[in-house]
Amino acid sequence: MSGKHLEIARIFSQIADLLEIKQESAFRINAYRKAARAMEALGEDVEAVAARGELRKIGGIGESLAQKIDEYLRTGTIAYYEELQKTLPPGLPDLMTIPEVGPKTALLLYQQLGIADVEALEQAARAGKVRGLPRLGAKIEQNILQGIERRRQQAARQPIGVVLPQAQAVVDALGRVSGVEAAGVAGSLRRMRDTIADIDIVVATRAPGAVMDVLAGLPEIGRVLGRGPTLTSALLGAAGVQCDVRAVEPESYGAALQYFTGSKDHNVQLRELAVRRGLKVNEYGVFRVEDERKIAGATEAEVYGALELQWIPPEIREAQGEIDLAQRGALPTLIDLGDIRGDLHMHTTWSDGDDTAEAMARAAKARGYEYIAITDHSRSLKFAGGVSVEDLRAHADAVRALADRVGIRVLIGSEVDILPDGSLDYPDEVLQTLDLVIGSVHSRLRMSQDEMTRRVITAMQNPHLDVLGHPTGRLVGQRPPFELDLEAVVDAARTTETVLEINAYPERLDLRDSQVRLARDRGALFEIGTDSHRVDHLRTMPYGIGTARRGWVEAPGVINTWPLARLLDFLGG
DNA sequence: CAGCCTATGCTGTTTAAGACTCATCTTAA
Repeated sequence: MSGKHLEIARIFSQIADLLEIKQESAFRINAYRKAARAMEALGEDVEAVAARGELRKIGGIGESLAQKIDEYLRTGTIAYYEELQKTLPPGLPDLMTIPEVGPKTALLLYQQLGIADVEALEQAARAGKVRGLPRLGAKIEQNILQGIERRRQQAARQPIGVVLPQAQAVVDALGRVSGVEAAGVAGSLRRMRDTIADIDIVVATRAPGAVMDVLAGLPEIGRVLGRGPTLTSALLGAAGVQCDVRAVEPESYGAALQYFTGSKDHNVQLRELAVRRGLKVNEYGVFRVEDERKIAGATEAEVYGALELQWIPPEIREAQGEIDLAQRGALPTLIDLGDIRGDLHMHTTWSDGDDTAEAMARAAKARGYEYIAITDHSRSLKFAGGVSVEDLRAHADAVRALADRVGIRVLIGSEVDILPDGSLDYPDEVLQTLDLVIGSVHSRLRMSQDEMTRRVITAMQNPHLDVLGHPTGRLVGQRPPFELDLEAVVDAARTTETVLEINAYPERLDLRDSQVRLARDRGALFEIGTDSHRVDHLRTMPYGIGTARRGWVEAPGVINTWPLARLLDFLGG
């Protein structure tokens, strides 16, 4: 696929933001947002669809937007967007990524102070000029500056959900290049960290020069920063993530993969161990010090084996005790994607999802799942189409019917709001009719730690609550976790038999790796759910698995690896 | 702007509270 659908998605999204600042019709704005999502989710090449004249068959694309897509594919620009940029500076939508700044404030800042980008906003805020504007005082000015600072600190790292598909595309493309014997992702991406600073790719080949030549011309590769005989650095994708591709001899592939996967601390410990054994490890192999003879290097298993270690899964190569355990052959058997029998967190058109419950069920069945749970939002979450008690009852019947049609067990669930006082958003007599209740905090995020901890634990004490959903509320790179005494929550999870979620959706990954480890060490049970809002979000499960593995979680500790009967017994008990 | 179903133009997702400033915008998926 050419990637043009993503460029179009970005433009439509920009248009929507600009129209919002201009206070155009909300429906028009929404039409552009919806079209942007449709472009992102497009399963095939937009140019192919356009060539068949079938753009308007895409949901949310009508006459006007089809024409604009066509125009973009023909000319590389959209005149309407160009015109719009003449009436408002194109940097304004970016202002709205700063907390406290929405469409109204962005317009105000522009009209009153001529502010058109984040840098100008920062200068004005530092100079105390923002607080003079109507409705804006010293406090908001302070919040804006803090928001900008936070953004700056995180700008260097991108969410794994953005980076991994790009890296995989490069690896796949390299795999098709002649002369390439193997190619793989290394670095923090392979260790499945939640954010990624740069991409490391290792290629095994006997013709590095030729491979580097082909590489530079691949469509997946953006601007090339530099290249030598065995190393090419380039920028990838809209975010411009740096990608280093290294070519090595096949005899050194395992050693190179090991070296570039890291982590640095892990590698340091590994080398210290090697030295104690009269060995030396580098990116080319494992060598005996006495005669410089190479004893391993082609595969990672060989490298670890030469050091008399079990092969260590990349996700736990963080110098957290894994090398000791590998020496004793006592590494945990980490959970694997194949252990997952079902996805227990997803939304449908009944609340804020894009696809019907039946479509989700069919897609889940196609993934080989034995069961799923439909968990739409509860009634208070109005802006996400929260489900009324009446509708929830109707959905239960619909779920039973569709489960029969599709041939997969579908649990009737809900993602119920945990209200500020810790009560749940449906009365107990409604909750008890559900197979699965996930409780989540979606409002009043800025409570003190004491208040929030009390709120969450109160909710967990409700016997109907099965799972605590995205426990800390963080959004990767966008919003910090809310204040929460996690140790107290984990202990409460044990006493109340509440399962903790590892939310797999890559913008969340919540609990995060270190918190998973803490909870796991204290004996908590987990559920790994994608929080899907569309059929194609179901594929984000590997990010949750990666996070669980980083937290040393084994399959028995995750309820959605259990056979259905055991799961139902647990939920019912 | 799409979709509707059909000809021409109208409807359509939706709330509530918190924060900060003093009437309104932002924030929660």
